[in-house]
Amino acid sequence: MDLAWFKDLGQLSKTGNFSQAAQIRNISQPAFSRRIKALETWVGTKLVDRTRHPVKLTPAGEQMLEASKQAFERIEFEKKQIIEAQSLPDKYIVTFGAQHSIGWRFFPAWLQAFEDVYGAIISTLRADDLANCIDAMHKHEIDFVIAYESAYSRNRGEGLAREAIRIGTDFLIPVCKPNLDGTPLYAFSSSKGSKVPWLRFGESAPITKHINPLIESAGLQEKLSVAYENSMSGALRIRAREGTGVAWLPYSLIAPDLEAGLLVRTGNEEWKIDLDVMLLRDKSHTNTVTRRIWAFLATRQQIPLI
Amino acid sequence: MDLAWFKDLGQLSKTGNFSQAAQIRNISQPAFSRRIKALETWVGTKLVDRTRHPVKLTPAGEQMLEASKQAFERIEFEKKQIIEAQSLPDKYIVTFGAQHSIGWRFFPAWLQAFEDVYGAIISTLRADDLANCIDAMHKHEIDFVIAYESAYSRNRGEGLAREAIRIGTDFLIPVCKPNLDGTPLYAFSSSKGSKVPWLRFGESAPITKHINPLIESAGLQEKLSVAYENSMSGALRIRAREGTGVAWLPYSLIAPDLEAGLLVRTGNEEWKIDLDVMLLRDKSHTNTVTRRIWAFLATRQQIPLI
DNA sequence: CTAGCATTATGCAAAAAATGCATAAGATAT
DNA sequence: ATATCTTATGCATTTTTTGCATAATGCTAG
Repeated sequence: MDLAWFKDLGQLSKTGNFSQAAQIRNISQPAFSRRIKALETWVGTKLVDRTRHPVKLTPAGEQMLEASKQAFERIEFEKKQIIEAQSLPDKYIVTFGAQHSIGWRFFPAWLQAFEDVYGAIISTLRADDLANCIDAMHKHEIDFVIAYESAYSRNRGEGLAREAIRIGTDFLIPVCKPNLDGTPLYAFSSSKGSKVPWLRFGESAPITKHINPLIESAGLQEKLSVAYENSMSGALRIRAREGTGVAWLPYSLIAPDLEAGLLVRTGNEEWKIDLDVMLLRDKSHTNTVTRRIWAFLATRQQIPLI
Repeated sequence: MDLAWFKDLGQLSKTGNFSQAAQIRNISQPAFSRRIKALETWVGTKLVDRTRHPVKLTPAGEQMLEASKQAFERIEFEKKQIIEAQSLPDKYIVTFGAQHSIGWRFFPAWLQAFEDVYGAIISTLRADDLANCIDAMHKHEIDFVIAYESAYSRNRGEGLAREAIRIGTDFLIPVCKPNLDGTPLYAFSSSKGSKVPWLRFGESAPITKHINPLIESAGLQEKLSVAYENSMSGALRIRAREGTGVAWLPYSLIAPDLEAGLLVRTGNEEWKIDLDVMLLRDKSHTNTVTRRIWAFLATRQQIPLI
């Protein structure tokens, strides 16, 4: 069965004349005749009354024509819907995955900045472990993962179809409560035997992977004693402000506290850990919307955050 | 466009394998590949995700397949009617009018069930807007109109010679994709600030008239954010199965998905919208055939659908 | 990471189908 | 009845589709 057959029938119904209908349909009259015949054979009945001029559709012909119009309308409608959905991708929900720490602070600000220059998108955020996020990405449950990277720990996939671009930077610095004169409550220089209390991220916290290498390479184990442990940066921040100890915290998180004098930087200038905020995607799972976003971000390198 | 293309697509969807599907369709694998490609070119989109084995239809592919099934069912139905009418000449042709959504889904099944108990009738279906259908009925162009009714929206005429009997029931329930443990992906209970993505019927869709009153009376606007909008229930169903959000869909449409665990009910038990499928007639326009049908249906109240 | 297996895509010649031309057959009107 | 218009048919040609062989690609197990 061929759509063309029904288009022919429709034209024939309009013109009432094989030759003219054939001309309009851009085929020869014999070919046109044969197509109508093919349709009649397929349906199993005469659809055209040729005994009269101009020829007229039989009741059966009228019914089939009507039905075919409805049927192909249905298909055409769906076709249009699909094409529209593709050209108006704004309806697609882009799913981001991120560790709690990023999702909590970086993501909202970044999304705001991104939408300001790119335009609004419909998005949701799934906050979870980094490992879970990446897993979900490879299961195609989420489109992008936002993760920290440092010189010590890269998230690049091992042969997996994973790509990354940097969408922001941050750094971890050791901070603590200031004395009244603004000097750090815990200055490493003054430590002979006594160790400095350390507010540490839990072993399970992803950020630990970035901090531990520094602690080891700088031999800081000798100078620190764990005073508190929590995997949420917010909790460490509160303890640091209270003066419980020293914590390596993301600058983006504590910038307000530094300005307000609630926290000060301590320790050595070199004990700073540069972090890149990376957007990861699974190359094998893209669509118009996510490709556009990716291309946009890849060409801009970085969007300044407010 | 060729019917064979869609049959191929349907087979491919079933087997998930080009070679096997080709074999079943009695054609070589290269030819099969090219036919699928031809269909994709015609629609203008990739319809099959070949990156995975077994291959799967893309959402667009699913949508097109669904539409094609409905469309060709319509044509086959008409074909059958015509052949039957030929063997029983001079019979009155009963004309039904229905909205597209009913015409595509409910009507064929209902007519089948009706004919099983009543005996074969010769009929045609005119699919159109509800308003147009009713208009046509009062113009005596069609004998019966089939329409949805809910507590929120009755089609009873205002002083017009219009009667109605219920010939079926259905209900709309909110559904979404299940988690691995079978719980709803989007459970309203867990939402404090975050809104649940809503797959909504377009404003123009007739079914919206039944859903909107519930949304308003239950204050659901606060809990829902529109994630996708389409006037075809099939499109919403696909999105729901993908996990894009929550949709209110007719039970008759999604019963198979619920059984297969592709969708689960979510939200409150009370957020269910009962629909009656009503047969309407114009009292001033009857004849022997239509009066008999009416009397038959009126005394039976309801014919169970398969 | 690679070899081996399975699946899909492509080049090309052969087969099938549709088309156009010329013309026959049929219908209409004067 | 015949001139004229319209549709159907035979046949060579063109276009399309198909199958075969094979290349490219994807998946899996060692």
